[in-house]
Amino acid sequence: MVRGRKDDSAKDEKRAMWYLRKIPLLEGVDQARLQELAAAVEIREIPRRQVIYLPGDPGDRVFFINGGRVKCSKVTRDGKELTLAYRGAGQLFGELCIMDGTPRDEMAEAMKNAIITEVPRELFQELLMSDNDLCFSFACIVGERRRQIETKLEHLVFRDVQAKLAALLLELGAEYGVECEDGLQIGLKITHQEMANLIGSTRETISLTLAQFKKKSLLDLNGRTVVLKNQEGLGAMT
Amino acid sequence: MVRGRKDDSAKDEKRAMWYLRKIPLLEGVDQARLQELAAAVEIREIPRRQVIYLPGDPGDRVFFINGGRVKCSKVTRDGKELTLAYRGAGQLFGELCIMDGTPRDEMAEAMKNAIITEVPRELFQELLMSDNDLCFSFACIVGERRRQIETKLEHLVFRDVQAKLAALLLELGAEYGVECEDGLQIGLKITHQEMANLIGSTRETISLTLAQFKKKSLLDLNGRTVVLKNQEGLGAMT
DNA sequence: TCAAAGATGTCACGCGGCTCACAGTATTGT
DNA sequence: ACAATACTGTGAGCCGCGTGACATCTTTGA
Repeated sequence: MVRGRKDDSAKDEKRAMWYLRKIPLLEGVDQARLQELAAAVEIREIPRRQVIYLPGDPGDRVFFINGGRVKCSKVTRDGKELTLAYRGAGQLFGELCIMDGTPRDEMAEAMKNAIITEVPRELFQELLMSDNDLCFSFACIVGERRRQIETKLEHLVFRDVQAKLAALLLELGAEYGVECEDGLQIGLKITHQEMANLIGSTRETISLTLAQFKKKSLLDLNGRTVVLKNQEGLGAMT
Repeated sequence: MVRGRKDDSAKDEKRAMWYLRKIPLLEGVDQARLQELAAAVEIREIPRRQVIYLPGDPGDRVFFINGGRVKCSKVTRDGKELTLAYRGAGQLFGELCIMDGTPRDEMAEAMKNAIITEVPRELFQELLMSDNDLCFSFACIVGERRRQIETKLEHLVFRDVQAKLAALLLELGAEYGVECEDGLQIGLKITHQEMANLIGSTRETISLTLAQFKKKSLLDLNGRTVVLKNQEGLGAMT
């Protein structure tokens, strides 16, 4: 038994090391420190749709994504959802607990099967305090995300649904788009409901607005995938 | 002439030192480094209502507030405004330029006569890179503000005007409130338009909603100041 | 393979709150 | 002290979009 556990943890540590090395943020970190980290982290595989944490859960760790995609969103009691961001491989999430370890105030959920590395908050904090470059990079990530949220806030308040959806489609195109003969195809399985959550609207309105866009030849709806045909036109609505 | 300028800059440096020492964030910073900073900063007095920077302005410095109050907000071409936050004495603003020095995407404006210390971006960045504790504190401030923005975003999307205004009043009460016989008086000169900008609504709707609150005895409007009479009641609307 | 669950299309209805408009009141600067 | 400027109160009208309600159509998993 003891042998077994030792072997496992040694193996896990090696695997953890492998994963941590692939996180851009941790690139410059000292090998010895990374080793320490690897010994303390937990690796988890999260199936699609599974919740990773909910509002109120303890903010006692930060997460790195080794594979898959994670959605961070605000949720209300009655099931309404506002998506803050998607996070992909190499990125981190749940990082705001670093400041004080207060409970989560958002939800994190796997969008597809995901592999994540959980780092205890205190350990990550120590790491930040011991590596000035890392700490600065961390601050930059937090700041960059804040800027994105501020932009989102502006859009939500000032723009109508058409403008918000057009902007979203262009964003998704830039992030997940693949060129094809008719234009830029959004290579991301995304439902109307998800789009609605991203721009603070409703499923029905998204259906309608997408149909309007199609009528104006701004895009095509081949079954369940969106192809942007006229990005200038969409940009003009923004 | 030269004597004059020398004297001035020596005096300014001393004044800058005096001001910088009063900034909580800089408390733990090494004296020598602070001295360096003091030599390079610029102190400015900004009259009420004057704009400090606009979207598109270079993001080449960060600002510390030594006195007065500064409003940071998103603005549109046609004059609509969404206030992100008020910043007071001892706080910093314009700090997101640290990451990359890209142009501002918000407006900063003095709400009352203000004294601010301007620190060149590069210098502040060097300071952060040379002081790990400071860098961590800085990250925490950026993160804390991000959390506030995320909460604001949630409110803007999910809540109606009544709920948002009630929440705002409680917030203002907590921040600027002074106890008086009838309840908690908001000790901050604020117009209906400003409230509207804070919660993404309009002046007219604020007038109306405040009147409704008054009718329900949730608050009193003594001329131009708001007194919260029933904070539980207001909290219940949130 | 087939039922159950999930996603989309569409439409009628209603309402919260924004717009516009104007009158009255308070502040401010000189 | 008194214009000039800024702020508040109120109401009518309108409209974007959320709500609710179904009828397909697609995907999924046992």
